[in-house]
Amino acid sequence: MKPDQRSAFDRRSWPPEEAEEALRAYGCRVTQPRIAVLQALLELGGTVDAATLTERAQRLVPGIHEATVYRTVNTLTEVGIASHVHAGHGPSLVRLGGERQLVAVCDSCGKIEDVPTEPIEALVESMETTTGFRLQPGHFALEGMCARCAQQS
Amino acid sequence: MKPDQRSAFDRRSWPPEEAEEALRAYGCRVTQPRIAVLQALLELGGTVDAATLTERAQRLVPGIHEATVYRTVNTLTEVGIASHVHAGHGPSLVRLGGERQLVAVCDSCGKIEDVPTEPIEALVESMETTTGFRLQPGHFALEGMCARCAQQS
DNA sequence: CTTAATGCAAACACTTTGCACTCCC
DNA sequence: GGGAGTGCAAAGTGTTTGCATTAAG
Repeated sequence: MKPDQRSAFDRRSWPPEEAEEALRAYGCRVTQPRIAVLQALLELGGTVDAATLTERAQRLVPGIHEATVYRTVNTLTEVGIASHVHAGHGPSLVRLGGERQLVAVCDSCGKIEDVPTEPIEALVESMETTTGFRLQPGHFALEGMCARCAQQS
Repeated sequence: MKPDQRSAFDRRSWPPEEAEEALRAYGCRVTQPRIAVLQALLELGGTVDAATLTERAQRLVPGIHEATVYRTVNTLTEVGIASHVHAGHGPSLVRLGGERQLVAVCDSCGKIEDVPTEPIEALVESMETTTGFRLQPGHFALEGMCARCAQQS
């Protein structure tokens, strides 16, 4: 699988037809399991872990195997249809669209939230100028306590 | 093991005697393996993964087992002598001192850098006021490309 | 001498991989 | 029909746990 051209990486909406087109343009085959994973991602509509995604995809294509979901997610990521986020301890997360989105995971209850990206821009710039480190903000999850859990403590 | 009182959580320097004192104050025994892990952390002097730490500790106490290192790290964290950081894909990291320190991991070469904490404060406040999410900045690693790798690409 | 802490091995959670079979193009 | 993609099982990481034994206090 070789890169073809950068797909519109920051789209959140990937109508199945366009996603399939993107796969083909990348030289990939459009298979039942891949369609199922795409559809599952659309239905779930957010940032999810592999287990959740597998469960959902299996409703659509019963036989689909966990390993296939992992492989599919990697493929979709390469093609630029999806991206994955490393969340602290737990499993990593997947979502439709690119890496511009920011995710926050609650250490206490595990809740996954999409959060606005603007506030981190200053940090990105600051780190780039002071240390030369080029932060990829969408590639890792922010951790802490969600509003609800923070209130309880 | 019950909390006694909050140890000076943000110290980086933990002379062995003081660390042992802190352990005792917490109701923990001061054992050879624990001394070895503490000493190894001191010698390594930064933010390290369990494998590195184990290897180093084994030089001091040859028989020391990996599982013991994990348990010791957890104990030291509870006591407030050490803290751990979740780094994206790889293993989690440990260091002497508290969670106020920020760590950046290069996705490309794996380099672990301590970075200044001030720039993230604005993000913490911004997230707290806009979404209620209380970020714990020292608890996860920032990811991206280190200066060297960023230059090469 | 009491019981926390260790060593060991086994289990654990998450992810990847080798291989034979399938089914997309 | 040829090869990318799949299912399956097995291995690979990183970390935790149960249990008999050791050693700190």
